[in-house]
Amino acid sequence: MEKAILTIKANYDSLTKSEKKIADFLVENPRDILPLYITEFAEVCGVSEATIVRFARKIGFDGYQQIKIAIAQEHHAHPVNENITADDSPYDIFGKVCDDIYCSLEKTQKSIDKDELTKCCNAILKADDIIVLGLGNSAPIANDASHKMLRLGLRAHPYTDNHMQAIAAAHATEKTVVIGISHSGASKDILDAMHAAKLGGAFTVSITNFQKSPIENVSDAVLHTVSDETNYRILGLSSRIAQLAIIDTIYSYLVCHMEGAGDIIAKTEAVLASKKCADVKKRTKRNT
Amino acid sequence: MEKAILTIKANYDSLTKSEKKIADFLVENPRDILPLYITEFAEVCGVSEATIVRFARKIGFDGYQQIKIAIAQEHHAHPVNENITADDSPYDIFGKVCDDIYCSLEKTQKSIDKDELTKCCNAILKADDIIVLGLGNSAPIANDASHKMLRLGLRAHPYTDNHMQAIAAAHATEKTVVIGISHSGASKDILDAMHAAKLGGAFTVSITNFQKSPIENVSDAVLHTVSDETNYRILGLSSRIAQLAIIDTIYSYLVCHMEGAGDIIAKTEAVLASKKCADVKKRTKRNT
DNA sequence: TTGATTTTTGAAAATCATTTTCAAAATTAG
DNA sequence: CTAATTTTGAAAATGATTTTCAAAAATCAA
Repeated sequence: MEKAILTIKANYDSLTKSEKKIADFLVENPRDILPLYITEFAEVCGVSEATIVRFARKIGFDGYQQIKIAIAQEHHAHPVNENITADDSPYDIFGKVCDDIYCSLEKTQKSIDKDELTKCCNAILKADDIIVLGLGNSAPIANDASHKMLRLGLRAHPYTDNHMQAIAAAHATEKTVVIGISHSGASKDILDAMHAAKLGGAFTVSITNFQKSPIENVSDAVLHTVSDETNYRILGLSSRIAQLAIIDTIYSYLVCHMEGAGDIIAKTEAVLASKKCADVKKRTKRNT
Repeated sequence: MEKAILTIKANYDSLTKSEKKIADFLVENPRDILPLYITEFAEVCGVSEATIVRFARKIGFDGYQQIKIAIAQEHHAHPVNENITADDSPYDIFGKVCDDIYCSLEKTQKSIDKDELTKCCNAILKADDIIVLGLGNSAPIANDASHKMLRLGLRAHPYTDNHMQAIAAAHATEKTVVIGISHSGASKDILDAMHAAKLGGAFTVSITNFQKSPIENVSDAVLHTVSDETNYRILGLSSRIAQLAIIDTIYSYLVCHMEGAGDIIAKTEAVLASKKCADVKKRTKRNT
């Protein structure tokens, strides 16, 4: 993703002054090149056409057309906020739901803090036990997260009941990582539990959709999702997907960095095989 | 999404014979136009350049370049199967996870059966009660689905315990819709429960990732997700997102077609407001 | 600093892609 | 079957892109 723009950034230092003008423009407003002819684009950048062609070649494209096509492919405009109406067929709705998800993931990718993410992954990797908290809409996310970690043999537990959350948090130690999932970042019970866990010395991580929400005060690392749901779609449909993408990221990181992850996964798969129909066991080792 | 190609399909009948040649080519292999000059494209389609320009205008573009840019934006190539390695930073992994999700959603959108989806939405809309079944990896999805429906005031219940599933299914009636979620489509307990529910006369829906899996034999409607996870990523990371997209589609459809959905949602929001921190209640009515 | 060398740059020319024109071919209507 | 209309592509015209080349700028050596 973003191959052309990434290449431009990667080779930025080897560019000449005029070429940097072009690079700056493209990195800032990649989409603006799309409707322009080379002549117009040259004028906008304040360089000659020849320089643009040389620039395109340097970045690895055949010419102006090719770089434009590449940028068009990377910076496809996903229709934003196309509201779902009663006239839409279920299939139409599916398309719009997907568009919302694309939108949300792209924005989350742009805004997520790389260092917080890294901090978080490493804390989990080193933790003795992991507590995942979520209520209501976020409860399934908490379950999903801990389920994945459990499959890797980690001591991960979901708590989706505010009493249990309080109890679990009260017994957290310095070796505990607590992951609090809250779309609004303001669920009282989650905040209380996170606070209690911090008192016990735990490392606390929050996954939330709102900047400067109360949960940040009790979090050692904050992972922000971004989504702009409108109207009745207040349920955080697409922000929830972004939360899952974060969970998957952590899971994948763990798989890559845990010793013997392959064997552990195989073990999990093996015990689950007996839960499936006989004729399918052979066909696939995939589960549930 | 897919605006250009959609417009082509919509106006197909008003196209001339030569123009249809172009339309056919584009609908079949939209991406193939990208590296071609109008001359080459004309040859590939077996028409003259003039016809192509006329075609572009007819569809609503200024010319060949513009239609090409539009198609490039729609048919962006998301990198497929870029494997995650130990060298990737968590941020890199996030990008790859997102790519997998894009891929999976696009493929699911292409392959999902519109009629099954519609059948399914309408059955749920008319149901007296809805039972959602999932185990392991699919349990959180089942919880999420029933949670959403519950917020709309529907009698929806998740069962993620094989005994409870059996009991719930045994009491299903003609007015019951049972939604079985299984990545492999082969979970024994889910199959048993679906079968029992069918005997009771229930309408059964399955959400699964595999074609021709056993669950289809006990399903009145089958909704297929598509994903190609590789290596250790066998856990159905991205197929699960596609499952959620289906859930969101059903939810959105229900919101649009249920009487008084707005009021019902408001009621749900109202009761949840007290679960949040005081200072946030004003800022946002969003929850959890 | 100065002059020599190399690199960078844009104006203009050359090339090539796109668009327009127009007459022939095909289709449709009468 | 003929006339009117539509569709089509070859060729011309246009104009976008690329190349060339000499001037300008930057770098280097003394």
